[in-house]
Amino acid sequence: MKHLPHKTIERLSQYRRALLLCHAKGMTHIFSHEIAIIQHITAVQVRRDIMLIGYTGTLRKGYNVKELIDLIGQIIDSDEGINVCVAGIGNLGRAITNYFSGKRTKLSIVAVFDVDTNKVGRKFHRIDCFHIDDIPRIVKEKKIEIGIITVPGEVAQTVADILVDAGVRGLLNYTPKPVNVPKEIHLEEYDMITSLEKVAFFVKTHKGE
Amino acid sequence: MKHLPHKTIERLSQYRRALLLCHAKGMTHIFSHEIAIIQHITAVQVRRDIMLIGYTGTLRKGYNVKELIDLIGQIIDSDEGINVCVAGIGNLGRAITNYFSGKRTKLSIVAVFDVDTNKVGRKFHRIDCFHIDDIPRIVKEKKIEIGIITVPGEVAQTVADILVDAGVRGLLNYTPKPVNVPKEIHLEEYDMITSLEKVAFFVKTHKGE
DNA sequence: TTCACATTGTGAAATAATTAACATTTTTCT
DNA sequence: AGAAAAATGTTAATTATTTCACAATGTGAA
Repeated sequence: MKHLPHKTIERLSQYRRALLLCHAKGMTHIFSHEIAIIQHITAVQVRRDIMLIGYTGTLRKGYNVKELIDLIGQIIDSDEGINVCVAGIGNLGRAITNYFSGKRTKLSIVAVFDVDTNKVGRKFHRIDCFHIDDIPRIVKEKKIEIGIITVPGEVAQTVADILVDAGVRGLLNYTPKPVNVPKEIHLEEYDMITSLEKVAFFVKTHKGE
Repeated sequence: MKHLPHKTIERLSQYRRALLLCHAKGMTHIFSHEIAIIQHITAVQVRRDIMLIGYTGTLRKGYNVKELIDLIGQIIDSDEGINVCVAGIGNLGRAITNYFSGKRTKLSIVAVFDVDTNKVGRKFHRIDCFHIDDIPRIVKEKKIEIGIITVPGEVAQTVADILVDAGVRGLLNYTPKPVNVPKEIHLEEYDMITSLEKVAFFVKTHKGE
């Protein structure tokens, strides 16, 4: 397989979640337009994404739900699984840890970090909380490959640097402050304030239509 | 002004935040490449975005920080300000409420909603918490135009429907479940699980390079 | 069997976003 | 004064993404 577009990767992740629900309900097959409605996108886009990963549905019956789930898994999951850590266990860090606790088998949050001595040593959703200073040691010990940054914005860069030095290869930054990392580190920035300002802009813009 | 690209709107929001910090530090002017480094994008892109909103910098001195902040405000803010509510005051809802409490003048979170009777009646970051059933009344009373959905995924659609019926015109959905809304409602979906799976994919893909 | 239909798969066209290239302008240096 | 340097502003080219349009094909009804 050549290069899958970023947008396709995102949608595949979403298709899989939708398909897992369908599978749980006992559906064996699904049409492109059914997936499209769930994701509120077009059926063509669904078909094209599925085409890109080389899967082929059955005419008149659509796609085999189970097969498609498995294939998406082969594409986006690692065989061995990936260990993840969360730096900053405030509300946001807890929300994310909570989302993942127990669920995904291929992506596991195996450590959380904070500076607050009331938190260090405790468990959050069954995951041990260590001090930020222990990042280098724990990342190596637990073979952590991805770091999620949920600390206050002011220290986002500092924590990002520590994580990169410790050896993670991907970072997800949920703070409003962009961070700089070496280009070989995959970085996703995920800024909630921007998303709200964007909605506000379009709400304003469409006023009176 | 014709149509600003979605991506430009997002970046303008981010430029403004960066510029506010620069302004606080006493900088009066800034070059496109300085903004670019902060946001880790290219200087051309910064200049193009600024061109699109019709602002013009001074050659050799760059852009006037204060003027640019104000102009971006004129573009993306509403004159009167916009009232926002948060539905679901778990960890994620609290994280978002916390981000906004006090900060932005044009966007104010004026109510939060939950079903938990231990939460209803309390305040979160100085904002009253009401029962989900009160959404129709409170949205009208407080002239709320945007709803942020941070309830569990299973009830995301239900809550979205209530908010839309109550009269909000924009929705921000932070649950992993896509929701359907009438096309006149501006919807942004913001899926954390997808973002993590995307990082994992690229980490896997670039293994051994 | 034959027809109508629903559905997939995909090349080609259209649209959106980014990047390159460069003319222009102001400042500074000599 | 003239040349060099450092920026901006903008057109054009490129790349990425989405949508259109339609051929192909299996299914069920007549």
